[in-house]
Order: sequence, then structure tokens, then C-alpha cells
Amino acid sequence: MRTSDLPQMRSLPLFESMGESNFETLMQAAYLQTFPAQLDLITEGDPADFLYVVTDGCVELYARSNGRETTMALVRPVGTFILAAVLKDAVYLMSARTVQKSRILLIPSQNVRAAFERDEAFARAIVQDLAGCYRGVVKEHKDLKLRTAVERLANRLLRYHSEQGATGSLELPYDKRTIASLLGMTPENLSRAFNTLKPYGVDVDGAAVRLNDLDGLVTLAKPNPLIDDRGT
Amino acid sequence: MRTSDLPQMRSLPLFESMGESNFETLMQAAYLQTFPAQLDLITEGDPADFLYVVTDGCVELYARSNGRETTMALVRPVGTFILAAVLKDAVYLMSARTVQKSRILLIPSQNVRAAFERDEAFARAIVQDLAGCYRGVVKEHKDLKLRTAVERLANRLLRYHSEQGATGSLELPYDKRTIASLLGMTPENLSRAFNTLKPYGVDVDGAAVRLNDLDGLVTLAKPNPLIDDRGT
DNA sequence: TTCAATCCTTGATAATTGTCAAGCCGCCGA
DNA sequence: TCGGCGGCTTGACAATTATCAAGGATTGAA
Repeated sequence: MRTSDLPQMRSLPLFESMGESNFETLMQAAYLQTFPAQLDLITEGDPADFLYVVTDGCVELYARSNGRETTMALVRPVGTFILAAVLKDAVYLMSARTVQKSRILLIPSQNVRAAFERDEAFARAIVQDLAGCYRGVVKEHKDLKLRTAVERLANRLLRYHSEQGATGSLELPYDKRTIASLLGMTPENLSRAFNTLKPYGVDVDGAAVRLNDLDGLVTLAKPNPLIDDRGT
Repeated sequence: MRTSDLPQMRSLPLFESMGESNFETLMQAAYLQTFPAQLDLITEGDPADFLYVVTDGCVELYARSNGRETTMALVRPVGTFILAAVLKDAVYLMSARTVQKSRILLIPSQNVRAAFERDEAFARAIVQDLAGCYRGVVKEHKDLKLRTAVERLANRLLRYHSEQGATGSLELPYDKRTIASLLGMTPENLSRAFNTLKPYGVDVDGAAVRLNDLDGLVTLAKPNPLIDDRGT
């Protein structure tokens, strides 16, 4: 890892409050690499050798069983993944691949665990991150168990809309098939769900979506902060 | 909390390696209470005032949205719940009620956070617990997204079977409606799923289940350690 | 430009799951 | 003993979702 990259890493929430010498030790063991799009980074079932931090680009977490595959989450800067497996020294539960060209920091698991032992501020940051991840999955799980496909889509659109400044329109951040998989439905079903939302003012043109009847859409979606709000 | 209860609390994995004085401080702030069955302990959306540790009995975690309700998890001794909300000083994402008469340790959130700061061993134990919870939800989520209702039931039966000693028969640990909700289906659908499994040697009589064709059931269920194994 | 590939959409159809209503059965209290 | 209640099951039906097949649109490479 080049010394010119160090200040940028230092400013990440995970590292900003840890002791200088601990930070340096951790970074000496770490690799900062750029990967092309659609590259497989890890496979579920493998032992957790590294903690991953996405500093640029986007990574998809997915899982397989039987012949089926589903998208579990998408990680954007600055997000970590596979933290729990690293802390438990266990195997990965999810696979990961880059969506786009991405720059990723890899920190060997044992160094993460050592730094966790040694540096209290780092331990706090790790725990906050992990607790946030936990609450994220719980929300995803509630979303899937308590809502129909159309409701999940409606709420997801409202979320992207507010994340992008609530201007009345939004850009879908991923391929439609990825969004379908993330929402737990087939691409065909996503198309039909968009059609179902047309009477509620949802106009789709490629990745561009206009929301012409926010009140109507909200009435249908019944957004719930305990499912839809991130970061709480 | 009575001093006669202290040694038992001390032996819980969460507390056994923490410093003596930190443990005493924590316990002085805590309450050990017995609650009757079907009592609501917490409601989603409320601020996380306490960390809960189930020492006897059983607690159901559930969530509501719109008019719907679903069981998220069941916590048996010795399990904690609502740890992430406590660490983040956030609101609960799930409600909780006792299933049976239960003895529960309540520790005020701020004391948990203080002990986390002060006691490194406690911090480690907390993180292991939290990481375990995280991996548990990820597995539940994979279960729901990658399997049909019948497959989920088949795998759950295999899990209970092996947890109970793999004797060829098992006892359902909860009401069928609770199991249905946990598995993400209606009680009616659970009944039908049991019927679908009859040709695979699954005989049900109340809460008693016999598995007369383990190989056949396994072939249907295709159990996956990355979904079904607890504790890894 | 043209071809092939990919992504998305649509239609027809099937499978899965949920809803509603009714009935059975065991359990508990009067 | 007798109701009555709750939990579970079943049947009929409806809604939701998936599957399969085909076709349109876009993109990128030859």
C-alpha cells in the first residue's frame, strides 16, 4: 500500500479514532487494490482471511443454495463486508463480486482481531459497524416477511428518492435484475410490479424513474422507519 | 437482585471472563425478574433502555408492519436480545414477549455501554455474541430467499432432529402457528407442507414428529451448513 | 453497418402461497 | 358431564409469484 493512500484510509470512520501506531501496524499488513468489474472476490464457505473495505466502486454480496442465487446486499463506499466472519474466525456466509471497477482495502483477519484487542477506539468503531450491519439485515428480513413484492418495490423507490434529494425523480442505482434479486423477486415480476405502480404515478424509462404522485405512492407503500430508514 | 443469584449470572458466557469489580458494578445496576407467559416485554420503536438476557424460559421476538405480524426469532437460555439497539443507543427493531414463564436479567443500556468501554473481556464477549446474532439473521434471510416453504420446513425438522439427538423422532419446540410464522408461512400452509412431507416419511402427531425416511428427507431438503448450522 | 449478445418486457401458463369458511378435537372450567 | 374455547386441519377459492417462450431495444464489436 502506498504511503500517499494512507491519509485517505485514516479518514475512514472505522480508523479515524484509533491510535496512530496501531493504525500504522494495521496498514502495513493491508493491501489496497483495484479490481475490474464482475470479478469474484470471495466465495461463501471459504475461511475468512481478510476484512474488506470498499473505498471506491461497488460490491455485490450474494448467496447460493441448490441451483438458486440471490443478492443479499450491495456495498458502496465506505462500507465493510464480512466483518462478522472475521471477528468469529469463521467461514464466509456470502460470496462477493465487484459490480463496477472498485478499489478495495484488504486487511488480514488476524491483524483486525489483534487491533481489536489492542485499540479500544477501533473496537468501538468495529462494534458500531457490526451493530449497524445487524440492524440492516433485520430490516431486510422484516421487509421480505411483512410485505408483498409491489410494496417492497414501492418502498425501495421512496428510499432511493429521498436518498437522492427528493426531487420528484430518481435513478435506479443498479441493474433491474439486481434490484429484483435484492427485493426477492424475478426480473419478470419486477417489470410487472412497475406496471402495477403506474397508476400511482410511477413512470419508468430505463434507469430513470419519475414519481408523479408521491402521496398516492406513500399511501400504497406505507413506509415504516423501522424497516426503511438506514443508519438508525 | 439477590446475592444468591450472582454466581449463576457470573457463569454465563457473556460475563465469565470479565473483571470482578466490573461484573459487580454491572450486576448492582441490573434486575433479575421472573415474568409470566405471554407478557409483552418490549415494543419495537421504543428506545433501548435495557439489555435482556434470558436465563430461564423462552422469549419470542416479533415484528409488525401494516396489519401483519411475523415471528423473527425465539430466544432460549442463555441468549441475549436487543444487543445491537443497546450498543447503538437506538430504538428496538423488534418487539418481545415471553412464550412461557421466564426469568430474565435486565441490564440498563448505559451500564452495558460503560462496561463495554471499561472491560476488554466483556467487549470481546459482546462482539462474539453480536457477530453470532448477525450470522443467524443472515442465515434466516438466505433460508427465506433461497427455499420454498416445504424446503424450509424439511430443513427445520432436520435441524430439530439433530439438536435433539438424532433418534429418529423429535418434538416440535413451539406451537405450530409459531413455527409457521418463524418459517414465513401461514398455519394453513404449514399443515399442507407437513402433508407434502408425508411421502418422505414424516409422521406428525401433535408436537411429536417421526422421521421414517431420513435419506429421502435429506434428498428433498438439501440441507446447507451455511444456512442450517447454528453456532458457526 | 451488421451481427450477436444482453437486458428488459410481455404473454400464456403453472406453481405456490394466502384467504376464508367450516369442522374436528382435546382441554379446561362450570 | 357439558359447553365452549383455542389450536389445528381441510376444502374451495383467490391472489401472488414463478416459469417458459418469444420478441423488442440497446449496446458493443467485427
